[in-house]
Amino acid sequence: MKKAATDAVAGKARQSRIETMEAIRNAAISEFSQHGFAGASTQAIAQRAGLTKSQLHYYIEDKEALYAQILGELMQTWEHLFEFGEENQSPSDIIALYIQQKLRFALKQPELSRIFTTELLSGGHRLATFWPDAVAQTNRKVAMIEGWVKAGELRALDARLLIMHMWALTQYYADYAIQAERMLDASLRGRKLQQHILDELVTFVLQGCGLPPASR
Amino acid sequence: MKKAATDAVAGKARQSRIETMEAIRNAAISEFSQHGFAGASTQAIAQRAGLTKSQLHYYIEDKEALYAQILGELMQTWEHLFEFGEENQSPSDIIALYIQQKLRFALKQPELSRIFTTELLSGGHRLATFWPDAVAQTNRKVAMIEGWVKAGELRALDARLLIMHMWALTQYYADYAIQAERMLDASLRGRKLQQHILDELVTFVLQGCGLPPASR
Amino acid sequence: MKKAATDAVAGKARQSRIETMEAIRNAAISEFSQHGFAGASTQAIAQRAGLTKSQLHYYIEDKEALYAQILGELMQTWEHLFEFGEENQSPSDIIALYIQQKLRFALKQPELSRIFTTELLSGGHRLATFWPDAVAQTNRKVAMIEGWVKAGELRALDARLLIMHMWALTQYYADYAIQAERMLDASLRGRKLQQHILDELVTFVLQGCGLPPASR
Amino acid sequence: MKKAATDAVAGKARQSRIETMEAIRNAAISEFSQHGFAGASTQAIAQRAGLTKSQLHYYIEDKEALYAQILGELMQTWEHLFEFGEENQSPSDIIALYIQQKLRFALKQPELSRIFTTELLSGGHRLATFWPDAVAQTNRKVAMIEGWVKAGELRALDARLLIMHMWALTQYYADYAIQAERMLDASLRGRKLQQHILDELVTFVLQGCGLPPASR
DNA sequence: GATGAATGAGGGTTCATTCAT
DNA sequence: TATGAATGAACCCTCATTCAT
Repeated sequence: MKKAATDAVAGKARQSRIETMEAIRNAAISEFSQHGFAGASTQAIAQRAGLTKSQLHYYIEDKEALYAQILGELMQTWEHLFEFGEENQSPSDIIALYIQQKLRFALKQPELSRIFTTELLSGGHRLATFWPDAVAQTNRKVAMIEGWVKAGELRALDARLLIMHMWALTQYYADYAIQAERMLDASLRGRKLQQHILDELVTFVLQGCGLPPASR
Repeated sequence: MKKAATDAVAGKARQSRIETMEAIRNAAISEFSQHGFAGASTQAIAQRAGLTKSQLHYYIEDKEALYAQILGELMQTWEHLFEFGEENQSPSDIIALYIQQKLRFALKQPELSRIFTTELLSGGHRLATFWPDAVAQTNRKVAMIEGWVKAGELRALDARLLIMHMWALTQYYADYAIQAERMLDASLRGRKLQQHILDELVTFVLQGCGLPPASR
Repeated sequence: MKKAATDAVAGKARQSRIETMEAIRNAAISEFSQHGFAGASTQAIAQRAGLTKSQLHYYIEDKEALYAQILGELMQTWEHLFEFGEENQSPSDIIALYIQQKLRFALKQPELSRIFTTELLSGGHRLATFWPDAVAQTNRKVAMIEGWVKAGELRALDARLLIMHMWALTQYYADYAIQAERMLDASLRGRKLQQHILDELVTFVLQGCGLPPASR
Repeated sequence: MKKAATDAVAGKARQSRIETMEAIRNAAISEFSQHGFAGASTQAIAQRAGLTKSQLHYYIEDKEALYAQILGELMQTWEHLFEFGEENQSPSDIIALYIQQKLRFALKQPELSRIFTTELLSGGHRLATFWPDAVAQTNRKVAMIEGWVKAGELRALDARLLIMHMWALTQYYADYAIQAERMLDASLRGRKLQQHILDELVTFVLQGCGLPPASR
């Protein structure tokens, strides 16, 4: 009872290996982000990718491996993307840039972003490998912020909490997109709305830290 | 097949119906919050509650019904708990109180709080009934905040986004408790840490809005 | 999760043992006639009788025993009721009376009548005890009919088949009541329709046998 | 858990899809006709077909779908098979042919025929779709018969009842095959017995209607 | 590369029945 | 008598995966 080829690429005839892998990746991201690792089914992933279960298992090793790969890529991307800027920038600019990057990613790839959340909710065991680097990165950020505070550029505050709060404010737009759209009665895909959110967010955070506006 | 009576209440012999229902509720909250509706298994819930699957189904109607009940109770609790205070309070006090209530709940019942998140992540279909009230409540809050802005008590800002951001900042401590504990290298259960977080959060938000400190 | 007392006798307070047994009997007849022995559930029977499953098992020994009792009573009733009349009656009268009795029973107690059918459909193993008597009774009827044939009162025909056909024609109104009602676009409960069916049936059979009309 | 490959096709190794589907169909017909939809178990069907339950579910979608398919095919077959003949045939020939067709089917495929009966006994809900056509077909027959009555070719009788009675007389040989074999003390498979039954039946009905013998 | 088939465990749920109270 | 609880098997069905072709 095959149930494939109904979604994405039905009837498209022969696909290249790369295209197929891409389709699987996207399907997996959707399913995992909706139902978490335990709740996602390979059947559903296969279907979304336009494959049969048999075909899917030809391309992947394991449900676990597929998940691990996606999660790993996400963590790596995030690590590179969310590093604080160079020392010669102003605190306001660094923070504004961080928020912009983080928010942009959440809005552009909400499903992928949510996978981190479902993983954490389900215990985060599969993140074990990534914690050391994440903590190190946070420590670097903390050091930088505390430097600003010592230099009097920032009011006295808990740097670690500030980082977490910026994270929370931006990640919100991925995890709670549904809620946000209900409350705003609008789709988060709109360019103008996205800019508005960014502006409000940056202003809010900078003022919350006692910082002047960013340079642009 | 017998895999019960190993966890919570092992060997306790004979429990009252109320105690059993309580055990089931707690077990269900844990499992649902970890794996979402689809990923949670009645087997695991039963085991956690110290019951067999058959026994569990003596007490509940359905997996779906069990979930619905928990979700429903949560939504009702939240609606009552997170209403803004009376008009005769100052904006700072109202906001500070809201943050306090929301944060306290997230820290005291993180698993229950997370159920809302998993539900939303998996599409939020089972929240359909609750949206109208939630939107109405948000509208009331928006109206209040916009009143403050008009009265010059608050800087000009998007009231709706402010509400969502406060929500994000507090909910964070439930959803990302694991991440937070890693970053802080401390348990969120500590009284003193909780107070510290609250203080930082309130200060951050009030300042972000351009409001004076709350009265206590 | 009790599910009793919703149907028949809800809230009626205390019932006598006899009334309860009666309720169980009726419930069982309904369920068994609809779903057969295998398909009927004690849960459904209990519910229909306004009892819990526990209560039901207080009154009955077994699902099997309950079924056996009902089936046994039916067979006994039928054996007495469908015996051919005395020798001094005319063939036409005997046949007309038999058809009348059989039809009346089918129309008055269709559910009970159908239990025989479901039993037969499912293999008839539980009828083993009753076959000898049934065959004997048939033999008596056959002998009688063949007597009539020999006496020239009836055209030459297969007596055994005639008996089976009369059986089929009357049992039809129990087994296929639903079909009949669809085709007639009327309820079989109507007195006038019942008389009409009886008249048509008797005429049809008597003429089919080459017999004169019955005396009344 | 392995209980397969013991019945029908044991050891046959590798079967084609078509053969397997055929085996499933036959197994399902047997089980459904014996126990009805509710009482039949997929386990039993699988076993009869020489499959495991898992294998069975590879080939079918659902218990319900399997049942629906069989029932649907039956209804379609019947509709085509039991239409009355052309107008230029004599009433006797048309009736004789109808009885022949219906009886032949009942004797050749008693289990399949019985599925209609169990369905009706259990409420007939799954026949909803088929009633309109069935009623229409009956109406066509009624019109034809009433034409004969008006033309004086047939004695005055209730055409609708006549149709139902012919139906009852023939269906009997499927539903009550077990009873019939007991009473006749012979298997209904015998060619000669089948012909004898047909002859008796046709004579009985034609005479019951006051019609002359059929032309062959 | 791709497909049909198989596999065994486990999914949620209901079954008939029994046991204490 | 009645009731709440328990029991273990069986219900229909889906799971992730493997194996031949």
